[in-house]
Parts: sequence; structure tokens; C-alpha cells
Amino acid sequence: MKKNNIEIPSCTNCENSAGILCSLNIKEKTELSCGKLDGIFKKGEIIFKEGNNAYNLFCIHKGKVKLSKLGKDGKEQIVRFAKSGDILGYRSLLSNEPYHGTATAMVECEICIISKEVFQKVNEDNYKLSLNLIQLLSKDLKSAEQHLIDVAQKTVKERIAEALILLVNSFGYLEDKITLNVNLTRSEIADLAGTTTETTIRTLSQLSSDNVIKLEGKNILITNFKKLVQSSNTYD
Amino acid sequence: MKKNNIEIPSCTNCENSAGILCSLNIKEKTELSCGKLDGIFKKGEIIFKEGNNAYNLFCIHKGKVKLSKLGKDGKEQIVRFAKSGDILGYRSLLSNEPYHGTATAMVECEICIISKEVFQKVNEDNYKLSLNLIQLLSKDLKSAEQHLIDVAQKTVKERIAEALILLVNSFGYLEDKITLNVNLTRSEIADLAGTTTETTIRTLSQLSSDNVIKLEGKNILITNFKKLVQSSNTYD
DNA sequence: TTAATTAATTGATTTAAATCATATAATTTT
DNA sequence: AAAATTATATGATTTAAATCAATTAATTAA
Repeated sequence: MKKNNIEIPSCTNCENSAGILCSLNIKEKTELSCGKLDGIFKKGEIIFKEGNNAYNLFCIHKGKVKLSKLGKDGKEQIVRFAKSGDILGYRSLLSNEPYHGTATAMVECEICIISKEVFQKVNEDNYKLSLNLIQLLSKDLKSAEQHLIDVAQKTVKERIAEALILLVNSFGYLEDKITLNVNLTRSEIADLAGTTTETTIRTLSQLSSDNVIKLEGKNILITNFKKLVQSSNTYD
Repeated sequence: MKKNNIEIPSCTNCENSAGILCSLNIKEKTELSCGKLDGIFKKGEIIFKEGNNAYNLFCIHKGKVKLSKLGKDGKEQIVRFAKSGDILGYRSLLSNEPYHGTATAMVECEICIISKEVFQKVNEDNYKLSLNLIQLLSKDLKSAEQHLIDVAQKTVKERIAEALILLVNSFGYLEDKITLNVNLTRSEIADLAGTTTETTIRTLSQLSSDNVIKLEGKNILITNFKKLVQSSNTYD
């Protein structure tokens, strides 16, 4: 991480305030801001590591982050994504546990680093924030359970389609409203869908010849979202 | 559900107080108790159903419950178990969402039913309870993520071994300290491990000939727990 | 107590997806 | 700009586990 001449504003006038911390009043936001560090993480850099002691809350000001866990034989499983306005590490801070997963910058990221003590103090004084955290956890748990069922019961093609939908929902499109606003390697898509790189490549080209998506170098264009949803066999 | 002549004590002197509600003081426990209903659910009876509106918190006074979700083609996926002292439904109540899964009584259960309003009120006034809920959710999320990785990366044998370990951790043994204190059908074990009934049967008899477990009718005896853990290939 | 379901078992066959093996293209590093 | 590394691509082969099929055992209902 590079701690340098970046200028992330105080929490009191952060444009990302629509996120989880929006329920805080000015006094609390000031308190949260007090003593925070701002850091730049380069693409590929690790923000925190699974199993390490948790001392900080990370608030993504700008950028894209993947959360992953290590499985059998060191195989990576991507469990979630995070972007501007999302917070990371709060679970470990509130439960006094090591970080549950590894957070990696997918692009250059600007991130505010808030100490455990400050976060705990603010949380203690604000029921609304606790409730927001409960709801956030609840949402994450719901999608983890859904992801579990998907991996357990769906075909690879359905899972890859589902992975693409998750990417759309997490990061959206470029200005053309069709090109996925994120670039993962085939191997990362595999780690997300729970399959292998080769199978991912084959499946993507299959979806491409089905005219569901279009592959243009690193970019994936979603040419037929409706068909993509059908391909994912999602029922809810 | 049968609402009849059972006598579950007030929360103030419930012997299950070691659970999530232990942080409440007498006044709050009394408040929680006030207006609660007690019900008996017979084996196989549904306590609440995935997708239904959530109006109540369920507190298991006695019994065993499985939480499951429906997947592709109606295939069931067991996501968690609950027993005496555990609470069910709080996620939906706090997030104002329908129940995320279906809760089914695995044996005859005695369950206290607390209304949404009462639970919300008590929760609002007690930061410690909120924190406990956050930690509980956090724990559930952690195991859901682990379960996800297991299903995505492990072999069926490893997953079945893992499922048996989960059953030991959830329900323990009978007095002989070797017989699993819960009976699932082969098909339910399959729904937990994310495989088919036939494969489950074959894998269980394989574990049996490896002298890891012993099959005695409905009962499963864990004759070599250490070997079971090895079979599950669990690394943490 | 017999009939009807539901659960457990075992064998044979199929298949989806992993693995293995190379080849080529695209980045990075030197 | 060349070398080295990493990512993408495709074909051939293997394999774990699902599916299909049929039998027996154990519950539950009539």
C-alpha cells in the first residue's frame, strides 16, 4: 500500500455516504474520520489476508475489490466483490476474529482505513448502524447460501451465467450499457463459478456462439441479458 | 403445530439461557416472555416456510430442527441445523424480509414463539443483543462460506465426512459417546452434502469398511473421529 | 396383519466436467 | 526489442459421480 499525496475527504462529506455508514450523524462521522488513514492499493495488491489479526475497518472510496478464501490445495474461491462505498473487515472487528477471507484490489483502489477502536465506539453508540450491519450480514448470508445451492446443484454453464450476472450486479456496465465494467481473467471467473479455467473458456465461447454474450479481448459484452438469465436457470 | 398443555417456563428462568438471549436482563427477559406462545411441532412438521412473511421469532426450547432451501427442480439443500437454545427467524424479522429458508422439526420440538414487535423492541434497547446477533450472523456466514468451498472443491467422500462432523458438532453423541445423537435419512445426508442418495449410501458403506464409522440400522456410530476428520480433508 | 408407502441397497451405464497435453497469444520484465 | 512469464485456447483422455434400473427392507396406513 502507498500512503501518499491522495486526498480522500472526511467521512462528513464523502460522496459515498449512501452506503452502510449513511445512518451516522455529523458528530459520529467526524468521530469516525478522526485518525483515519487513506491508502492507495495497486491492482493485485492485498488489502488484508485471511487468517491475519483484524485491526482495521476498510472503507472503499474508489475501486473494485475481490474477497476470496483458500480451499483445498490452495485453490482460490471468490466469495464476494466490493466496490465504492462498501466496507470490509467489520465482521472480524465486531467478533474479535481474524479476517475471514483475503481482500485483493482488482484495480487501483483508494481506501480509508479506520481503526477497530474508533469503529467499535461509533457502533456501540448507534443502534441504527448495528441494524444496518445486521441487514448487510443478512444479505451476504443469503447470497452465500444461494451461491452454495448454485454450486451444489447447477451445471457449469448455469454457474458461469450466474457468475456473469453477479458481475453485472456488482459492477454494472460501461457507458455503452453492454460491456461489463470489470475485467477478470478466465481463471478468476473459474474461481468464482467453482470450475476450471479450461471449462470456463469453453463455456464462455459456448455462450458466445449462443449469442448471449460477445467476447472482445478482455471485455465481455452482455448482448442478451434475458437469455443470460435463462441460461443461469435462476428461479427467483 | 399443537398449542396445548405444555409448560415452557418464562424466559426469565429458562435453562437454555446460555444461548443468544443470555445478555438480556430480567426486565428484558420478562418483556420478551410477555405474550409468547408455546407450541409443539411433531417430527416432520414445518415451523416456517421459505418465502413466507416473517411475523415471529422462534426459540427452540427442546428438539432438533433443520433449515433448508429449495434449489433446482425442487431439490432440497440443507443449510444449517438448530437445537435447544437456538433462535430462528431473526434475520427476516430484522431485515423485514420473508423467511430465507424452511425450518422443519426433525423430532418432536417444543418451541417458543415471540412476536416480531416484542423482539424488535427488546433488540432496539440492547446493544449487547445486537452485537450477539451480529456475531451469530457472522458465524453462520463464515460456515456458509466454508460449506460453499467444500461443495465446490471437495470430493463426495470428503463432503460426506464433513457432513458427519457437522452432525457431531451440532447434536453430539448419545450416552455411549460414540453414537450420533440424530437420525437423518440417507437422502437427507445427501441433501446436506450436496450429492445423491445412492452415492451417499455407497460412500457411507465405504467409510464403514474403512473402519471410520459403523452403521447400525438408523444409527451411525463414529468409531474413529480422527480418521473421519482426515477423510474430510479439513485443513483448519 | 395386510397392504401401501417410503427408505435402503446394489449393479450397470452414461455423462459432465476434470485432467492432461500442447500451442499460441498477450503481457511484463529485463 | 528480446526474453520470460502469464493468459487464452483447443484437442484427447480419464474419471468421479449422476442417472437409470431393479430388489429388498423397513415404516406407516388401512
